[in-house]
Amino acid sequence: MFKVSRKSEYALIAIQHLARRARDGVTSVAELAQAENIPPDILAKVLQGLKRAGLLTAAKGAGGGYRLSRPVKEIHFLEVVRPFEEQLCVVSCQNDHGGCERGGDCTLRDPMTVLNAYMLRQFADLTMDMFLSPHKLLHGTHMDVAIGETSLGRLTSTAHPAD
Amino acid sequence: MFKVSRKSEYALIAIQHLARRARDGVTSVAELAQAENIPPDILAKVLQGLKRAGLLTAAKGAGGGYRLSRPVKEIHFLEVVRPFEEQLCVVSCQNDHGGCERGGDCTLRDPMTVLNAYMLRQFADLTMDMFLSPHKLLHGTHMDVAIGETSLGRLTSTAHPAD
DNA sequence: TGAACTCGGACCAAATCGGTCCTGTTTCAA
DNA sequence: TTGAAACAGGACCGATTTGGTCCGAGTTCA
Ligand code: SF4
Ligand code: SF4
Repeated sequence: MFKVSRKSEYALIAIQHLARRARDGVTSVAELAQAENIPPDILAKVLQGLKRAGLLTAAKGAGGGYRLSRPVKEIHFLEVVRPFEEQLCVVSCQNDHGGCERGGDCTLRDPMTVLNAYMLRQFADLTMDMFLSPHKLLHGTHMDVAIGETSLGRLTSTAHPAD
Repeated sequence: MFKVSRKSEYALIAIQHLARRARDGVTSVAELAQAENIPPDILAKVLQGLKRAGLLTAAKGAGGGYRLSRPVKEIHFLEVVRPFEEQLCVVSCQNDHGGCERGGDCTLRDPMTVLNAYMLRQFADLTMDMFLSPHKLLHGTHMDVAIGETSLGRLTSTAHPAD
């Protein structure tokens, strides 16, 4: 239920790649596609999308290519993914355009609204530098405790690292 | 990217409905379909799936129908949804069967594994009684702090409520 | 017996998705 | 000046998934 689209994966990989090569130059689509083993045509679309989102800067002409327009630490996960995920919501009715035919009498709507807000908040804090080293992803956020413990309820009493 | 399927929504609604009518009797598909305005045929499939998952008990024959086989507080969100979501993972490679062609050299795999584990943990604690009153969903779990604060990073230093 | 149920496979149309192709347009460099 | 290199983006296509329908078979109670 929460699988990201293939384009989103390509986008994340591309950001990773460009972040690692923090050289002053730019990287072309063909170059990046070959290095990461991604179909060039579709990667072109993905990079276009990222550029439109303001994450990349394009240099046309010979010797051109793409470049991160921001330090990787300031690029958020949701920004990278959003251009390729038409709806970032748990249920259709959360989306702006239209929604669902069953309007107010849906008993699922309110709980789902809460869930939706919760999930977006979880992802809002993720920055792409965490994806360069899973270590950061684990310990740079609250995820360490979330994964390590059986329940977040214990988090409140985690202050003491007794045995 | 994390929208649940329509069948899952029907399943959640059905559980809600059956939980509210905690009468000793059973509810037939037709009855439930009409009450909740769901296509009867597809609702039948959904209830079958829930029964196979052990959440419902079926009574065949005239006057038959479905009944919750457990108190609603002991039914978890993931249990309800799982029969209708083929993959509960962020990326294909997390799934058991097959996965992705790009094996170990994918720089996205490790971070995604962490994300996946994190998300599953978040949902693991949700029980269906929370869906009956959004109030519970907000305050019965850690979601209150998650939604209320600007970042969960503050959670670790929340022990002292000093301004 | 027969009506009211559950059970479950077969089937279908629409939407989505991943991917390809093909035609501009811009820019730099020989 | 010329042309190759690169981005820009629309059109298209096949495979998969999804939501939904239909129908026949078993089961139980009145
Ligand atoms: S109104 Fe109810 S059925 Fe419709 S999309 Fe929202 S939660 Fe789902
Ligand atoms: S291996 Fe990489 S590209 Fe393949 S599904 Fe996993 S994260 Fe995505």
